[in-house]
Amino acid sequence: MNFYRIFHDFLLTKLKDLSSSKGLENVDFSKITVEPPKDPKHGDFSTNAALVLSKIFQNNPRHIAAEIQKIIEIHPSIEKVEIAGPGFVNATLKMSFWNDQLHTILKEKEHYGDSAMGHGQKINIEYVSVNPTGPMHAGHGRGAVVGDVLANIYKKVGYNVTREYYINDEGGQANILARSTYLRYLEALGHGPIKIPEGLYPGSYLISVGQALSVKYGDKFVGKPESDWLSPIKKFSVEAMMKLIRSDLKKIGIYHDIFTSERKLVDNKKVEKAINVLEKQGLLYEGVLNPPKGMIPEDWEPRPQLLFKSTKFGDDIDRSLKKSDGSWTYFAKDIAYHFDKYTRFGPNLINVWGADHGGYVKRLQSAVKAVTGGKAHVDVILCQMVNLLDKGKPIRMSKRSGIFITLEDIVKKVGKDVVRLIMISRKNDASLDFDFAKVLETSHENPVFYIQYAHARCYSVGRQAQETLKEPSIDLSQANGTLLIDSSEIDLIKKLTQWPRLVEQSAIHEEPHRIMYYLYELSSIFHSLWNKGKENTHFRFIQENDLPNTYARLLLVKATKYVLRSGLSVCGVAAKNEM
RNA sequence: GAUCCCGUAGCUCAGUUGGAUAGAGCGACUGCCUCCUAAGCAGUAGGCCAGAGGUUCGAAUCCUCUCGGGAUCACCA
Repeated sequence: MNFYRIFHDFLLTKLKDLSSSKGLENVDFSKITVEPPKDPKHGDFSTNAALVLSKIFQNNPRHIAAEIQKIIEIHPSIEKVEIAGPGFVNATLKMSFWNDQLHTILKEKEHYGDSAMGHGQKINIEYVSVNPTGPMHAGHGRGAVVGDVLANIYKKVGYNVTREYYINDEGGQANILARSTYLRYLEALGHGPIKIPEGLYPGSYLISVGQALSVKYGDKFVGKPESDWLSPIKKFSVEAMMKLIRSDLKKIGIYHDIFTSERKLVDNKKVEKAINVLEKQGLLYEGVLNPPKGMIPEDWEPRPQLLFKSTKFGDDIDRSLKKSDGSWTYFAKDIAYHFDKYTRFGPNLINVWGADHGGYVKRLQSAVKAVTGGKAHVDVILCQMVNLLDKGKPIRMSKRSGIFITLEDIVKKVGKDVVRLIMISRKNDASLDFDFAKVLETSHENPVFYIQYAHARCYSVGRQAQETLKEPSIDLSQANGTLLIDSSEIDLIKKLTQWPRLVEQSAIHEEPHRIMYYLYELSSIFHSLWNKGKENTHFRFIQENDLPNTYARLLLVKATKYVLRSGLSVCGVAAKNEM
């Protein structure tokens, strides 16, 4: 449990009692926080209660702070309480409290940091959703990992998470795929050599699909009009591509709960259903859009079309729902898809997209607002580009030159763990450099190595202790953590106990990168402590002639190991016992 | 022309939904292995938080504008 909540709840209970005893009801305590102070020297937690209440009561904050100080001092875990600055109340906790926390970690193991914050609410996270037209590349990989880690985080803080993939198997791109595969099919039957024209997919990964088609259908479709073969070949090709993508995903440890087909959505008339909901609200009309200022597309032609009044819900212009050929636009189908997700999962929807879809966010959010009567909100997490580098030099990729690095190539080269951790090593809205040379370095410049090394060292201490103490399994349940009095040990304890709060914050802000930074910092504190034992034997974890201290330190090391494991498992990265 | 994102040490980046003296790593310089993995650690130096206004007890953080970099811009997905 996030320990700040213990004191937050305690403070609020006391404040409510106090205010009702003075005949004050409905006082707004919602702005009161109990948080770590920015500078740890100021104490273990800090509350702004006096500053918040001084506004409400029009009273001197220092005066109120003195009252708060009295309240907090009552709590048995409190060492001391001080008033600072404009009216912050800072508290320091007793060593016995930290000892209890260490034993909590020991009991909860990798589950330390689990939380009930989500109250089992349903939440749907849609990520990857790559067009089934080819293998995944680095950028897709980033969205995939960010979505997956985010899902892990939500699960850890008590949400009922569904991981979903939306298959774009009905639309122009799927048709292009089918036409491309058709040519490979002809090629497989000896009608070659085939030149893939501009606009179709030239990738060699379609050759085997063409061969499979030739085996399945023989020459049935040779020389036949497109209307004969488009549908079956499209279905076959999409399935083949999805198999390819699933295999890519498997290689980085990603498994979705649900794959939703766009085609089925259309076949089941869900688009009409969703559009009707908008129609009934009078949000549709026939109109002509103006071309964007400053850049008029070459083939622009003003045409009357079915439009949705998305401007009413915050969008910049109204949006088209039907193409010139009368079929639904991607947007129309997407409205149906999100309406469908809402009916299946309720209001908590998250999409993880590439930043190149940024211009699409407003229209989707306005549509979701409209079609669910304002009940649902879709959070869109945009991931910026991934720049592939080698020793600092960009790797130029172009389909024409044939240099095209797939996600599979990357995983083959550096491994799943490296891919996963590096992909969350930046905020999603900043672009990310992925340098093959750097991510394989075995130095503290490489967070993957550095964090796993810390875990390996924890494991190594445990192994060493068993040998030295000649105890095959060491029972730490009676270990006395209050013996850990050195500042470097205490720093580590305090970092460990930050973990539950950090997971919650990562969920609230939807920022997986915080997990990685935390693990890096935790590792750094541990490495530092380790090295202290190198410089001064007094600080070594195992002291043969001082068992109580040894047990206390083993408790600390084991707790560190569990928190590292807990964090790495959220990231989907293996915790190594040896490097 | 419009929308969205970014701008923090020489370089790459953190900065806890507005808090106290802005932090890491790299690079540079100085140290630490007879000792649980030196694949590590300790220390020194380095800042007008792009700029200008505003909001308030208080701003790197929120608002407006300007400058610089990126992405996107009817019917594609």
